[in-house]
Amino acid sequence: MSEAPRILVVDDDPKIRTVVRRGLAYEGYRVVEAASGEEGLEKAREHLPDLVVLDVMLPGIDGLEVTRRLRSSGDEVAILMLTARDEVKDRVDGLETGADDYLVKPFSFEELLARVHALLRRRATPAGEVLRFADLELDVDAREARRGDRAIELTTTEFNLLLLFMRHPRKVLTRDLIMEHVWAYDFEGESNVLEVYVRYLRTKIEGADRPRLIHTVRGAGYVLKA
Amino acid sequence: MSEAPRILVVDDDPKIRTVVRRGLAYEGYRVVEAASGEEGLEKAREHLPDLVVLDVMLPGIDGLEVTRRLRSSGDEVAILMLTARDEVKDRVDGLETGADDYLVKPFSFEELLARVHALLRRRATPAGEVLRFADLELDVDAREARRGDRAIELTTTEFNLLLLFMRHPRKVLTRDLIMEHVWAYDFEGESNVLEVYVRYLRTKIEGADRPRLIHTVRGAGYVLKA
DNA sequence: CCTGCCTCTCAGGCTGCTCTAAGGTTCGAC
DNA sequence: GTCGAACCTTAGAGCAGCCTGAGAGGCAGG
Repeated sequence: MSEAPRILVVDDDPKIRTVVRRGLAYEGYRVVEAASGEEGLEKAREHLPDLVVLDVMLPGIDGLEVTRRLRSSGDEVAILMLTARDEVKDRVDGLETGADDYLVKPFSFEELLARVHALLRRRATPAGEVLRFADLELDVDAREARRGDRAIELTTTEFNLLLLFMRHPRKVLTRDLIMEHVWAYDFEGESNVLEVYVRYLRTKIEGADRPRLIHTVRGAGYVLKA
Repeated sequence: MSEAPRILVVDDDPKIRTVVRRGLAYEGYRVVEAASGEEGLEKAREHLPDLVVLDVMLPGIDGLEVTRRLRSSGDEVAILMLTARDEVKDRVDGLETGADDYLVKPFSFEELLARVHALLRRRATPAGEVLRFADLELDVDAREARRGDRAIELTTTEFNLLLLFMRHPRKVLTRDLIMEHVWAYDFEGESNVLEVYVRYLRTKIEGADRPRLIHTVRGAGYVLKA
């Protein structure tokens, strides 16, 4: 992603949320908070974070269930699980359920930071990554797309936009979310730059004959699907 | 390479990593560590090491798979595999998968060092090594390029730059990465020396008629491709 | 000291990428 | 059907990023 990584912190303890948020924000990350499993899932959908710091013990939907639901919807976000001391079972369950790492409470902020760094580095761009969807490929190393056997050159912005779609196929991405991720805009003003770039991408990857891949969802956003 | 060789150490045992890192650093190598297969691939991509010291047994993606992925993406980095005692099968698999040498644990640091030296020497100037891409050849011994049947003389900097491109064809190399490898700059300041040398290379290897090989990727870097 | 070569700097030029703007088209509600 | 909102399309201005040519400085060999 073009900007600072986004981290979602899910914990029902406001004290922990505050400490973690402040610390991570100070390190330059963009942080979103949630106090419950439900809220966590919602915020994850809304912001597409790069990493989720997730407490196991939560009222309602617990951390394990959140992990399960994220994974079952195809989300490959990095997950760092927080478990209470000696809850070995949680730890094991967590990793089996799909968490990427765990941290035992109580922890120092430095410990958390070290793991966050490690996970983000690992997740960022797995080496030699080639993303595929239908007959469309995106070679991250070469910054080049391919459809069938036709190579397609992309500009930086086109590449970033397609990368976002390819990382979240079959998911409707709202305009706001896309703007935030690709353009890092917060802004209020109007601009149709997104529509323009969707068109650029479409003309490049959807040759005259090929079926449409980037579909418009009126009133919502766009979605990559067959 | 113009500077001290870069070595990537991939092992999940922190003790081994520390011993190997310290020892190799003391010998003047630049060392990068990784604790898992995923991290290893990521670091390899980020730093383009000259040699990888790679444990077979790793959580997640194991050493054999790491080797396979490196090789399949065209990476010709030297690979020294570490295998547990008597895991003869690993050894065989390792060499078949593309490793260049192996070392059985437990080993003394001197044994490791000897093999590292041997591999790097072999890599540095394998007798008559000639790199090829499209109709371009780079004779490492003679420090000379050829395109078609026309011989091309290169200065040291030109050679180092072209060598980097030839070792990583079809990969977009960022300006920062190139600067680090060819000029060993850390620096913040501006300089267009890279652009100047890309131009020198282009005028030498891309005669009037021949198609372009070193392509500019605006906002990203350069890439060697047909 | 002079000469030739290599490296790097500088300034100005140019390309093509990004974004805006304005008009056109489609969609869905009624 | 009618109308407004949402989205599409096209063209082009502006400018960051890259290219180019000239030359200064340094170093090695004669």
